[in-house]
Amino acid sequence: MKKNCNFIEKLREVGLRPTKQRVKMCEVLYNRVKTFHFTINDLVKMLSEEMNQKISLATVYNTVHAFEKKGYLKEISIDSHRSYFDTNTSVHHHFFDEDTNELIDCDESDIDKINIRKNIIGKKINSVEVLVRVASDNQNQK
Amino acid sequence: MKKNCNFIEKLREVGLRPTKQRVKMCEVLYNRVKTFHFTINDLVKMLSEEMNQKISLATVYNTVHAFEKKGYLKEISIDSHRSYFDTNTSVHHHFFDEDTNELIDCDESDIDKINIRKNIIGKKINSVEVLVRVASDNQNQK
DNA sequence: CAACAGTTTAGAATTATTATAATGTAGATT
DNA sequence: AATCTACATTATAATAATTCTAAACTGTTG
Repeated sequence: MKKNCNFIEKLREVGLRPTKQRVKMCEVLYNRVKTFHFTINDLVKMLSEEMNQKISLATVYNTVHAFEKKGYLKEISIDSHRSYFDTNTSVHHHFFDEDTNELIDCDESDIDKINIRKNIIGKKINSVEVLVRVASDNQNQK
Repeated sequence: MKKNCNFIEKLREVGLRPTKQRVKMCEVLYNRVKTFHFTINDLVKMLSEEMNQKISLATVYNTVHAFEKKGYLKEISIDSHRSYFDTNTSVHHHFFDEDTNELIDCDESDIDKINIRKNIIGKKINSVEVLVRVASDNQNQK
């Protein structure tokens, strides 16, 4: 359970100071078996539950953005009201359950390789990501 | 140029009253050869330039959302800061140019059919959309 | 362990969006 | 065409989300 040394090193590696807030956030986000998705709101709740002292909202924003910039987190935007962060930072696809607002990772095998025929001159492709929106079968449409 | 009658009818068809603001918005959005993408901000600017009288911000929001709900517009969310509306409401794919913040529609032929292998029990697929992020070839990465 | 640079913090400021309540207007009714 | 009614528009206020600020604090370096 004391993998904090790893986090301290990891943070150093990307040039972020291992302050106690950042280490705590690493624990909350990465000390788990599976990667997962969260909103800023979710994270604030999780942190304030797990910590004895309170953490400032500004710090959560700053730290999440620092993590994102350094490639520790990836933003997945569903619509203007729903923006998630993903601890799985690889390029990968998602299902979005419109009933439960749940974002679900796809494995490599879930979606065949996407073949892009179009080529925009002078531009290179940075990423190709698919969002599959699903909803309950009975209560038709959204 | 006087296709307004069409707009009035179209609005009536989906149960929206053809008020002058709505008709004006239809003109600005749909009186063009190609479909296009815009933010609320873009639209407010376009409208205030094209109209003699000013239009309330609240009206723009209400009307855009009314159009979206009725299937006249489609929202495309790039990240938490960039949300576009698309006058092309069919399910289709996009390129996003990270240099210019420009959203570009894909034709059917640009991307091969996506094959989804995963099946979520009790859920049906509502849409499958691909976002291809591109950026300048020389100035590497973002 | 002193000094510095980067970090956290609370609260203020900013921005984007939505709600409110008064006024206006489209479309139906006469 | 005058009137009526329900829905729209408007300016403004309210709310929500995010960022800024400046002071206090804390890792890190030497």
